[in-house]
Amino acid sequence: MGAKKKQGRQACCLQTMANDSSFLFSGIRFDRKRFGGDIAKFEKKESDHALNVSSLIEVEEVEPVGGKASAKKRKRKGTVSETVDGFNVFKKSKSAERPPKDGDKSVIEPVLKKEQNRQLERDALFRKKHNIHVSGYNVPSPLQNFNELSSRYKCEKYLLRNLVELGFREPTPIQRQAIPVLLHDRECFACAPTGSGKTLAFVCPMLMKLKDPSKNGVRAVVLCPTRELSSQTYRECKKMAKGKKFRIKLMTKELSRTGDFSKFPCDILISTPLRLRLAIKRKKVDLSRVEYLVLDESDKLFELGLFKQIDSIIKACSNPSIIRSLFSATLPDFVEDRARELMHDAVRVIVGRKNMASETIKQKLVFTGSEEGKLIAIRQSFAESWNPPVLVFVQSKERAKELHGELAYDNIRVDAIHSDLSQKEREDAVDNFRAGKTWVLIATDVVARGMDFKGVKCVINYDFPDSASAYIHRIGRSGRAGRAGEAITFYSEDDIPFLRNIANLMAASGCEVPSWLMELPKKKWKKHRPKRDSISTKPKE
DNA sequence: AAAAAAT
Repeated sequence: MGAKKKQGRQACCLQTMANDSSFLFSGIRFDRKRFGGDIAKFEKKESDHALNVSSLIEVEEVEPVGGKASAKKRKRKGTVSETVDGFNVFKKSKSAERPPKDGDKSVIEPVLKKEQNRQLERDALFRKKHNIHVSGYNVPSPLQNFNELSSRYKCEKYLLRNLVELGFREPTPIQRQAIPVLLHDRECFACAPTGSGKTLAFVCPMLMKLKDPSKNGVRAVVLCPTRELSSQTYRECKKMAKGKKFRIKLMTKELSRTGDFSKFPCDILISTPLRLRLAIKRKKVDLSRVEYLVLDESDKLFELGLFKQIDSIIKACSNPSIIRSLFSATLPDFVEDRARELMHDAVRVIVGRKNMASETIKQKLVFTGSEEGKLIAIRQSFAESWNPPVLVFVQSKERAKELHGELAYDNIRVDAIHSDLSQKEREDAVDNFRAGKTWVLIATDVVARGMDFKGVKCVINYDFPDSASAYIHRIGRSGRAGRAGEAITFYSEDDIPFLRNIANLMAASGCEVPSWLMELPKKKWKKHRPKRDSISTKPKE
């Protein structure tokens, strides 16, 4: 009995590994005699899904390396850490722990088997071509094009029409893989660079899954870390749903206070965590029928402080068949750990490498000596290459106000955004920046994530970012959708200890980094960032 | 450590 259990688990591991493209070609020995029963059972189950091809069978076919060698190989190969991580995901996953039982002795048709193998091989090559890394058991084939949405998944006309009208021609890598995963009702955590189309990757399957508007209460929830981002996601969502009468609602202050969702039918609800939690507490919204939950910028949402709120929302979504998904450009290990506790049978989709800056951004470092030097440097930078609209990030609200005051005298249209402003002022700041009325927007990290300011060509980190992920997200406001972007990061004496972290990111995303930088000692981000001198040059009274 | 997230 015990032996049988062990066999099963082993089969399961192999399967997980075989799903990763790197494993398909590195080869794993699979003892068909021992696990034959398992395979047969899997194959039978999978034949119900026309598009899901069992990977177990594949394993036997590609078999040049000895069984023990495969473990060693795993340690050596570059892509491996991901695979090993991915494997761990399923070690904890309950359904993956439940391997098929012995006993089914049915024989598989050799022809079918061959075809399945070919499909798997095609998928692996295709993923490799688009730099998509997956782990998880039985990952659905990636999309070749958007037309497959209708040929494979019977997507309705309105959605295809909207895709064309909005200018989506070719799916991006994250869309190619995450959309089929979600359409197969699989939970998913996805990591892809900034500006690579993550929003569409979860909105599109969401609309397809919901099919039609209904009066069954809230059926889909999207959570975002800031109001600006939720309102942006709301707009994208409405654009994609054009032609269908879905009731899509943005959780505004008003709605969270007085809105009674049992009275307004609502299919899709987009909110920040606290507002939604407030509505739940006041029993204004019932999430027990939610079929689809998206945590956008999930690593931010999983940060301490926000996590507690998320947790209560996740619990309120009590529908057992709910499909949850996590999206972000950065996916630290602690988020994956928490995600594992949360999700079952999830597929992990990574485009490029985890926690990487977008490769379309030209990144520069500028030494400014002291705080005062920064003000000179930013003016100089404007004089040298005036490339508006420019987004300037500072460390705190106070500093945003100060810098705003300084630059306001310079005859440039400058504005600031931070959380001390009223909702209206924040909205106006974003709208004016988008409309080109504001040339330079000074911001705290409130708009560092997810915001899509299409025209932004240049991001200036006036204050050094607080973390690698803050850097990645900030500079990711430029260079979106494959366009070129520029990022300039100022650093003063005080920032030098943390410079190496940024240098590494720059080098990893293909930017030239002076060699002395790479020789700096490695140092972890400090909790206590240096206290910065005031920006203001005006004499103090 | 700051920012954001409710009123």
